Amino acid sequence: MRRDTFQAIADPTRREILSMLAFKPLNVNTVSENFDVSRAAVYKHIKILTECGLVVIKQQGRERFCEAKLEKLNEVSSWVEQYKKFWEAKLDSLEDYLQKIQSKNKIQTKGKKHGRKK
Amino acid sequence: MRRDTFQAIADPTRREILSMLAFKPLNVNTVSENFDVSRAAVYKHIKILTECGLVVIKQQGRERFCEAKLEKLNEVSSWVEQYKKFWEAKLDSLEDYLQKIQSKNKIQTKGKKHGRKK
DNA sequence: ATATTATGAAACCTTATGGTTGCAAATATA
DNA sequence: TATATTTGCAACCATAAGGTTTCATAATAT
Repeated sequence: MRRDTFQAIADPTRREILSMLAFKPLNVNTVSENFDVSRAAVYKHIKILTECGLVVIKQQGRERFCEAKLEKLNEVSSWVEQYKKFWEAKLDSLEDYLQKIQSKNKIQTKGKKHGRKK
Repeated sequence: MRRDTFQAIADPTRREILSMLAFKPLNVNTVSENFDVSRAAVYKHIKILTECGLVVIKQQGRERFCEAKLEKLNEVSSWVEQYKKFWEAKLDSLEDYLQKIQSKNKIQTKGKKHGRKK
């Protein structure tokens, strides 16, 4: 199954888990106590978070402490950042930008099914 | 069903659609021609994107042009930004930050199932 | 030694997701 | 007018996702 940062943070429960762990590492039970769903459900979320590197688990006796690796969010951050100019720039300068960028636009605009020339 | 920006960008095809539309509005067929899946599948993705405001559709004759509303990504941006200090700050200043933040930490740490006092 | 706690994982269920094909309607073109 | 194109949507399908209960195991506490 697909398992990447974007998908991991798509679930609101997982985002909450991350925000909880941002403050300090917590063991699995403590995390689950802060949610209405079962421990098993929370455990599954934590597992997904570990599978894509957003959480690392460290055993300590019978407990396992979950630690957030928020630097993994960098992937999301840089993806979003590239579009920030589209909503932060003034409209006129944005238009300039768009005109420049369109000259190197590589998107195929016609022809997949009917091979028509534009 | 849940329909929010985080979920919308969780799918790689939808992220590609957005990056395509960032350059200029395209009609539904043109977008779908750039993917291997069927037009109907791409249409569904576009529909999801419109449902959460990341894309707006403007009719023009029989064609419908899809326009990216990238400012909607602001929601994702600000969520990620709040954690940026965790991977950008130097470690020692981060520790200072963590100590400050822990004093106002409201996370319940015990007691959901057994009501034990810490 | 026995009971309790913390955890991982299996089995199962329901719904969401992402895909397909096919058809109908509206617009554009020969 | 007859044909092409562009689109939306329905019906259907397989699998993923998110949840549950239950059980086994290892570590700790009594």
